[in-house]
Amino acid sequence: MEDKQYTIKDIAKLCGVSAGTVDRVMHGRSGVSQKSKEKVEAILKEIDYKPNVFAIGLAAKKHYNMTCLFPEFSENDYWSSVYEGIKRAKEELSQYNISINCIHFNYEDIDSFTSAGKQLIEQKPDGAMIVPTTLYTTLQLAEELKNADIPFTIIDVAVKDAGELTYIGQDSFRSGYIAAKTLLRTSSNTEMVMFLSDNRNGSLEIQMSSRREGFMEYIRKECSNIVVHEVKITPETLHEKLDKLFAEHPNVKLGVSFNSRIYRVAKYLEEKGIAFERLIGYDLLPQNIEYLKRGVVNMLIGQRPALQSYRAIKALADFTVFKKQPEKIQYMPIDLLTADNIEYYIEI
Amino acid sequence: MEDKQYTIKDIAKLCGVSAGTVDRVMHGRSGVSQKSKEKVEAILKEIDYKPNVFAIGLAAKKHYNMTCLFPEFSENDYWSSVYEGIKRAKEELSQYNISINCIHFNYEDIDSFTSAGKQLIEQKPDGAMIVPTTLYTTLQLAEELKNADIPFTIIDVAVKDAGELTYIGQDSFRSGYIAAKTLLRTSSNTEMVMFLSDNRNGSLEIQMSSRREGFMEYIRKECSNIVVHEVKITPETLHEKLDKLFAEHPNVKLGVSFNSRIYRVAKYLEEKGIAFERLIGYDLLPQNIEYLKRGVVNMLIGQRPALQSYRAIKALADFTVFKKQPEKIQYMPIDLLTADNIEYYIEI
DNA sequence: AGTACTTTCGTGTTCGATAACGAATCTTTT
DNA sequence: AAAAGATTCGTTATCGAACACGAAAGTACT
Repeated sequence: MEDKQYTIKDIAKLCGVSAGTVDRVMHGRSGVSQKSKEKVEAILKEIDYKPNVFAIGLAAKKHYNMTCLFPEFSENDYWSSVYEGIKRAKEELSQYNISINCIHFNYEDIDSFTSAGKQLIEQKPDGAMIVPTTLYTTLQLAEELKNADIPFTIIDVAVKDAGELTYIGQDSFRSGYIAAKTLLRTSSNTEMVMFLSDNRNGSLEIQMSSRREGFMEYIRKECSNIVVHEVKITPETLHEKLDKLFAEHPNVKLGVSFNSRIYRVAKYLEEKGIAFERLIGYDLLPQNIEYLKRGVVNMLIGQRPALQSYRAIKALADFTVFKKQPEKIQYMPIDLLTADNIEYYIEI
Repeated sequence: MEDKQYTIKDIAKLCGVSAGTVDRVMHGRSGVSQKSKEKVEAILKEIDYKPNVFAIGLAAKKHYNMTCLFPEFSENDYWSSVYEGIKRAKEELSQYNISINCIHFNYEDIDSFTSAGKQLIEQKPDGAMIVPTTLYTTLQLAEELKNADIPFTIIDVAVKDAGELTYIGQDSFRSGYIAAKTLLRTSSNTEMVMFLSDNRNGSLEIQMSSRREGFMEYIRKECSNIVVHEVKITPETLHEKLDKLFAEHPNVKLGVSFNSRIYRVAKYLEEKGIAFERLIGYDLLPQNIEYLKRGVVNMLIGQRPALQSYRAIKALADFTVFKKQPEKIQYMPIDLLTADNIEYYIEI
């Protein structure tokens, strides 16, 4: 039961060597004979040795530094929530000699991501949290991080095999599937519209497309007869494109957006007096919540951005400071918010 | 900016005394002259001294022990979720020389709570997590804990002014209000039924009654014309009481239960072929979820039992080991689960 | 002034992991 | 076989807080 807390000296005694040698073995440092090494490793495997974190922390007079790479933000947008989580982690970790700083990039401009990435590498932090953009540039940065031996966590958008310490975010495919289910399950409509963002450089593509794939999967499986109109919009082209859409298809009453800017569509619909049967979007921006409460938007899918960044930094700290291996993937819940429960929603 | 991490020696130097004296002042130990004390206190106030947690942890060779007092449980009931949270905290905190053990009591039997409380006090733990029963007995135990100088957190049910370190749980009144809103808002029915538990000793009363108060508050404000039938049931009397209810009021189509055993009512309704317009209950027991998916229950209100106990123990550890003052109240979100989103719900 | 006693406070050791230092042992070279 | 060099590994100081120990300073009383 009471598995004794072994110290390094206990182990040394068990092995018939000194504490220094045990330490060398544990850290893979050189200067240990094969024989000693094997003996120590055998004992280490046998007992479940958990080093005293306090002693480690005290001995390592080191000051750790984590850097967060994520899009520049303004008040109340999605990325400001991410920043909230960072602030919380910062406060909590300052006592462990961990400081956190941020580098921002412009989500619309891949070059800014690349140069922000360079800046990140130059800082040589002890850990990094990054929000991906396109697959290629993200993998490129990931490669550089690995070369520089900087552990990193990815949040928000899953990137396959980037060598990250952990991914923290939603299962985008699944959330798209749920969006479709909620939108289409009990509706008799035969057409719907997908509001897509019209990015020149396609930087958001990974996440948006896997949400869309999940969405289409449901359609393929459950209601393959539905007609999907895709409209690519930017803030500038929104009016024109939607005017055209409703001129051509006046009966569309179902809509979904895979980005966080459903409020722009909602604004248009409200202004034009167009009532949708159902309209679903992502993320709990205050503007989105406003339209949800007013009934223009029917459902918002939340993905806990603040929790994501908080967890990401905690995972980095666990790994670098406390030598714990975090879970490879930490999926966030897929929160479904409606006018009913939005008031009582708390992101923890 | 870079506010230097002061050590006790830095402070000693600043004050012109030794580290020992500074330590004595900080811990309020005796043996310090008024003059020295004032000087040290002045400096301490001036700089924002945060002692090194690692050094504290290392120096304190103490082994901490927390005790959790909560109802005995069987597989898949509400309290088993509470236990899950405890297990998680246990794992996480074992490295800090914190061990956790549990004492259970029978929720139906107040005497067992009292004797479990005595046992708890005898153990003299460094912290305790308790689930209240009746107001009187809970306050009694709280008093004893205070006398024994054992910090404690209360979960699940708020108890006013018990002297707890922190309360972690839902705002029951509010959740009752939401239940009413969801049940009654868009319904044209004029009568409904409240399924109440028929406890001899009334041990659950605090929570259930504040949920009910919140529920009635909504009725008073928004639909005072509705007729509420109250039925007090136990597993034994359920059939008889409900038979009687539906004989007298065949048109009841709305129902709410404030405890976690809505599945018993659902089972009855399904067997009798009675279809409710809406049926709302509490807690995500597997049985409840089953009836939610089948459409017999329309909504379940989740209160994150595992997160509650996890947080409660973490708060105790923060306080006793890391000398941090936790928030006095930590409200849990009021999760609203329906057939739509139950599948994607994750309790974090 | 000297003894007895209390108050005040500095010093030294402890906690466990870490890594620099240098001693001891083993290997290679001339 | 001796010297030089390389490998292996034990010893020790360090990190910052805590607290016991006992030294120094202060007070009281004969």
